Amino acid sequence: MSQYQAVKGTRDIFPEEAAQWKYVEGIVHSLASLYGFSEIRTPVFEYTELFQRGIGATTDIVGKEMFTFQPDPKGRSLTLRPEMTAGVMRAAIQKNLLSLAPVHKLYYISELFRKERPQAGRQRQFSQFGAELIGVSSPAAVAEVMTLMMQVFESLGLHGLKLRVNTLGDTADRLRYREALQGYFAPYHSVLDEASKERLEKNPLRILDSKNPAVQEIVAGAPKLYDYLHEVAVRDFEKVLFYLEERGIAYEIDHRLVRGLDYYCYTAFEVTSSELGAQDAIGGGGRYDGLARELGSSSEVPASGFAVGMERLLMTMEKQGLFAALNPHGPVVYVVVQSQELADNGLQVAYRLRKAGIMTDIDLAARSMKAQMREANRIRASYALFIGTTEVETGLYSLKNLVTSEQTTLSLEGVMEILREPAAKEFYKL
RNA sequence: GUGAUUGUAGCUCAGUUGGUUAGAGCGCCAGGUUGUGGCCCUGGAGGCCGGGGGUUCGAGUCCCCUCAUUCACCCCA
Repeated sequence: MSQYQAVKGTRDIFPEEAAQWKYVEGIVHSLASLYGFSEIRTPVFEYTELFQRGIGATTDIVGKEMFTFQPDPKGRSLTLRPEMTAGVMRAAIQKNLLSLAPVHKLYYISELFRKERPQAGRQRQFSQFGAELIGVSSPAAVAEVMTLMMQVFESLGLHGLKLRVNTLGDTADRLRYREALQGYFAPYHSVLDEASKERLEKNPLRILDSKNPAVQEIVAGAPKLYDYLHEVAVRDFEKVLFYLEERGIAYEIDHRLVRGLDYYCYTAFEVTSSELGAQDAIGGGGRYDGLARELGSSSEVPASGFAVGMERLLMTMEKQGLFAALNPHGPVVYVVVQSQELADNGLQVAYRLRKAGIMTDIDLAARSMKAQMREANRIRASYALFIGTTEVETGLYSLKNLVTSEQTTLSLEGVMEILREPAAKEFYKL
């Protein structure tokens, strides 16, 4: 038991797992650009007000999950970003991106921080990849970000994911619905749990996805948001569904789907994985036309986007055995010295091989020859190159193929020629 | 923030109603093979039994506190 442990809710990613991350990130980068999105990187912390305004002061994220600190007694309060959208929108407004072009398509893979109690699929530092389509607001735009997200899942080989969609209408729709909801729940006030009562006042829509069975029973008879939508919102939603169907993307309409961040309007969606346990949301998003205004933009900046939890994505992939084919490859050749007197000769040879572009490794711990061979085996080197007194004297080296156990003697130039051959490199990708 | 769970070797875990020098498998190191890996055999290193206090002749084992872990609530990706 070491004295220092990783901070609660954080963890280390070691090489084997890092390879999985690199693989997934690679797919994200290539599909995002396939869809015309460019990468954006924003600061890890922002002024606290940004999140209070952007996400909503009554949300749990802002109310009790932020890592907030004061840089100095006079400084403004700062917060480690708990999500990306507010920061990306802030950057877009600050740079006045929309004056350069009417539409901007941005994506990111970033670390986020939320002060929650850790559990399966939930850490205090976690990462998301996501995309934001800024400048247009249309069913086609929402459908585009949804399609990108679903194609990432598909390309990674994920199966059994469930996409649920809903529409939240516009602000006026929600205001009318909100009143109707409060009216409906008023008689049940004494039956509701504390959390639900609080929601009813601050953010009545959230009561819809309460997990409390007693509350759900009452919710079943509640008025439907869908019935309070104006016609434009209904049309909008139907068009989004049309695009999904046209692209063969399976979905489920869930009128009780309410997202936890205040800035969503019209289409909202969420993807869940049955492999994940309690924290089963792997991704989600929607349209957020009102966010820019909330952040002080002088003009309307309609937008939509999504975010996917990287850890949850990786977890699901692991459960579905999607990393089985991912074979981290070792060096092509491992240089083995007969005795430590020849260590420097070995290092020189290794250097020359590396300069020649051949993946090479060598023991640095003055270990026995047997240990060196074991190491070569452990890291899956395909060849071992022996350096002994004979080799140093004659300049001819013994190269052993560790798979076939064949061994040949040749000059260093000859060795390089063999190791540079595609066949030698290909071996690793098996 | 609330509830439950688990802390014993680098890792995964045994450890009986409290009883003397705390074990296994894997991994690591060395030897068997004085210039050759994987398999096998032999040996070795490695433990404040999470930390503190208490009960007892005696605590890894019982009690209290504390720290950490994990899962769930909550919330969300």
